[in-house]
Amino acid sequence: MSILSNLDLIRRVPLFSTLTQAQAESVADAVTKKRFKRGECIVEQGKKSNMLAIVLTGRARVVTTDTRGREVILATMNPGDYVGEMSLIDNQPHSATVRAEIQTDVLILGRMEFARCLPENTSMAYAVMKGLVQRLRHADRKIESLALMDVYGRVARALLEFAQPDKDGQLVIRDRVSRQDVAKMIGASREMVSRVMKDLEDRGFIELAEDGSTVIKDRLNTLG
Amino acid sequence: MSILSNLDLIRRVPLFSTLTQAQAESVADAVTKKRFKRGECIVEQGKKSNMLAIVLTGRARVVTTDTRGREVILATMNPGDYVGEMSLIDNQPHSATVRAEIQTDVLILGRMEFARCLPENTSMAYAVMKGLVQRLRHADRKIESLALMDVYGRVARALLEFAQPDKDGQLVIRDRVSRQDVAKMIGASREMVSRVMKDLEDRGFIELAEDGSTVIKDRLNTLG
DNA sequence: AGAGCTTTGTGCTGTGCAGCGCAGCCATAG
DNA sequence: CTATGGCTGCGCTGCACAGCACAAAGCTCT
Repeated sequence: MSILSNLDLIRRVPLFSTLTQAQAESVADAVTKKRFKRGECIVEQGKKSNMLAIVLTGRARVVTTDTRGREVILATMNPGDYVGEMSLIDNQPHSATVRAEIQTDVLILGRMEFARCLPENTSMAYAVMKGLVQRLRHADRKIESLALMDVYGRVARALLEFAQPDKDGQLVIRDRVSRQDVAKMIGASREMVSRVMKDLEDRGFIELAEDGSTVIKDRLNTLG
Repeated sequence: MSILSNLDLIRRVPLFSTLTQAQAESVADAVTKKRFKRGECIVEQGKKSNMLAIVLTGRARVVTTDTRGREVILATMNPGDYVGEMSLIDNQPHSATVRAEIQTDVLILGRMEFARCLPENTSMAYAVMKGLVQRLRHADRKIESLALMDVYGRVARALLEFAQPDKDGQLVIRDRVSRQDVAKMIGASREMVSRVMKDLEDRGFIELAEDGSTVIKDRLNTLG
């Protein structure tokens, strides 16, 4: 574990950035830190955990599974992101499972503390709303692509979504993304994603480097 | 138009149910009523309208359109539902178009008034959050079905979603839903929805009455 | 350094589903 | 009553995609 105090940790979380010193200290007392190993569930679909879980380090993925065990990846949570607030807000069971993708440290805030924070601090309530709106926009875009686009278009969109401009202004995907995971994100088969990405490379839309990073050419926008 | 005053109207909107008398009166002064004819846009994708629109009577549909003009129906708004709050919260353009399906009366609340209501009335902020969470859950379910289920399953789910129990405890869809619209909601072709529904009827999963209503048999749950 | 897992490339086959084209069929309007 | 336009039901064709089966690589843990 790190040597940082709870208060230090809280000060690094965007969600809490507008808390007064007194509020932050109060939250710091209420909060616990928990470490999840790769593959462990942070929250489970269908259950209530009555807590807000804020990712400090590592990465987690939000998934739903159907009866036959097939999986959809709804979102990926990175440091600063949080889960569980939906369940806290409407008091319903979690609608998805969140699983640690790699070793992940999480800050846990109980229902009571969360409920106390919201009315006490308007801008935190505002931040929570903004977060929900952002996710909703993202979900709507995803529905649109699933309903209207073919696998080519969806792969292209997914790649553009991961990509970030590097120093040369070029769009690059740093971390290696497995084709298997891309498939689960866009609702396609692993094999098809493989074929499509190979084709995109052949046609010069993307370039795969040896270190695992992917360079996105501007022309890809045509497809996404 | 109706003879009800703005204040009377506001008192009928769930979102405003927790306002004090003084707050409600203040909102009543700020609010305007507007009538949209069938097919007119209440809000337009890509634009900002800086207002909250609350459906009083009629029905509206939330849609996105791709470059080729194909449409997805993201949601249907009934009296009491509202749109535009996402744009007010994160100050971004609307991510979808809302079009009146039939003649629809709407109550309009400006950005300023909305922004003033939220901090003044915690339980209204809470209601807005709950609304967002509900939509997000719905969207996630939709993504799941688009990614994992075939058209059969998606039609079944859509039917179950529309259905409401009648006096005999039987699941029934009162209003006639066009197969065309079902198709746009589940991302399938009109023809396929036709074929699937015919098949569901042949196999006794649903019963179509002459008056346009649809009776859902319990067994349909097996597919959805 | 192996053992063993997870991730990939690729060919092949079967099929779910879209997308014509057309012919009925209500509605609402004039 | 006759148009005009939106909803349907079908049959047919072709293609996009899933899913299997296998052979190769990479990773990770002990």
